[in-house]
Amino acid sequence: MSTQDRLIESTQELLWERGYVGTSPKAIQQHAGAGQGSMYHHFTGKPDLAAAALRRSAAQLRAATEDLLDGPGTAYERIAGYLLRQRDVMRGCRIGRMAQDPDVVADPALRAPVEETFAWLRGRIAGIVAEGRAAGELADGPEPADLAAAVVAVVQGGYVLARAADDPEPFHQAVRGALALLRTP
Amino acid sequence: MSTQDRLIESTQELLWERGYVGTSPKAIQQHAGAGQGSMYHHFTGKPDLAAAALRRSAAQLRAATEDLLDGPGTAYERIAGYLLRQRDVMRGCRIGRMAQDPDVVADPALRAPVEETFAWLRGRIAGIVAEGRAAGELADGPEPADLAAAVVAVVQGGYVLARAADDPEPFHQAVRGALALLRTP
DNA sequence: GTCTATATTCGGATAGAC
DNA sequence: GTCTATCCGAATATAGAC
Repeated sequence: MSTQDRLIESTQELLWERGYVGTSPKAIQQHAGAGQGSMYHHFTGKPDLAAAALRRSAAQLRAATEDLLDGPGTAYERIAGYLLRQRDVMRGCRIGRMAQDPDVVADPALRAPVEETFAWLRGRIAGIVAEGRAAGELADGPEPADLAAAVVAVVQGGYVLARAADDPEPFHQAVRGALALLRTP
Repeated sequence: MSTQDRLIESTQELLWERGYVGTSPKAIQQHAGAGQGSMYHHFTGKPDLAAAALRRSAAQLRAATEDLLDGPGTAYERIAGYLLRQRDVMRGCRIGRMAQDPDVVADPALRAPVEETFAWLRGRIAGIVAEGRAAGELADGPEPADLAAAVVAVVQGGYVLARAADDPEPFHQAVRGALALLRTP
């Protein structure tokens, strides 16, 4: 793997773990085994490198989630597949985490991958809800967009509850609660 | 207001806006109009001051929420009251935000107010669900604890979606979605 | 492309005068 | 209680040699 790739990958890791403010160029260089000159040769600075890392994380997350949501099964099964997907609950979402950082939200180049990821995800799930209703698999209920936002929010909020409790259980509770409600109608 | 109080209040503000890593002692002193000597006289350092600020934020948040949840109305109405409560959506939750910060989660004195707030909130909402079912106001469904976790997660996750989109609308969508599901059975 | 040297400001705190 | 002085390392780069 090239030095450039190692820098990006290290930044992905550190952004996930420590956030944008908490991630220093020096820490990235050490994690990547690269010198300063190397980093500043390939990237103009921390924001540039972080933007590359976030774009890559967003692309990876989307590709993996697309596989899940485009798979076989009823609308309910595919949404349940998303909610029940294997996750490292205590680490949380490497994209959703960035939404808390004011420096990320304030920089369009940093916020764009975050915004696009969630816009896509909410839209995709809303589409599945609409398909499921058209096919008679899902009962009528809230607007597809509202339901989709609730589903995604349960996951993102579930991470908050789990980290607050220092225990993954509240995440799983929230998912079970959401699934039961989706199933009821 | 005493200098000590101004320091705590300034820290509450800055923690909410910038997080723990993003909040420096100097920024707190300037916001509070206090000198360094003053701050280090009243508190042993940044962690000590942050702990005091978080305890106060947790107490305030809990008192305000208690008012809402203990009010009159059916179980559904009180939970809806919590979900629909007036909020500054783009600022997010000053307690939930802290769960993302590894330095907060790693320090028991800092994590305790966060953990306790959510433990109380989930428990209180679960209790309302149980009461509502006993009174025949709410249909059967998921475990009260699961439903409560989902409700709280929708709010915390709704903030993430809103900040990612730079628009409060996804928060409101998620709340509408959750309310519609709560209502259906 | 990568290395080392250098620069500036900030973060987080201690010491001691008033 | 508050102020000023001082300290040391980290954060975020730039410059120029190899």
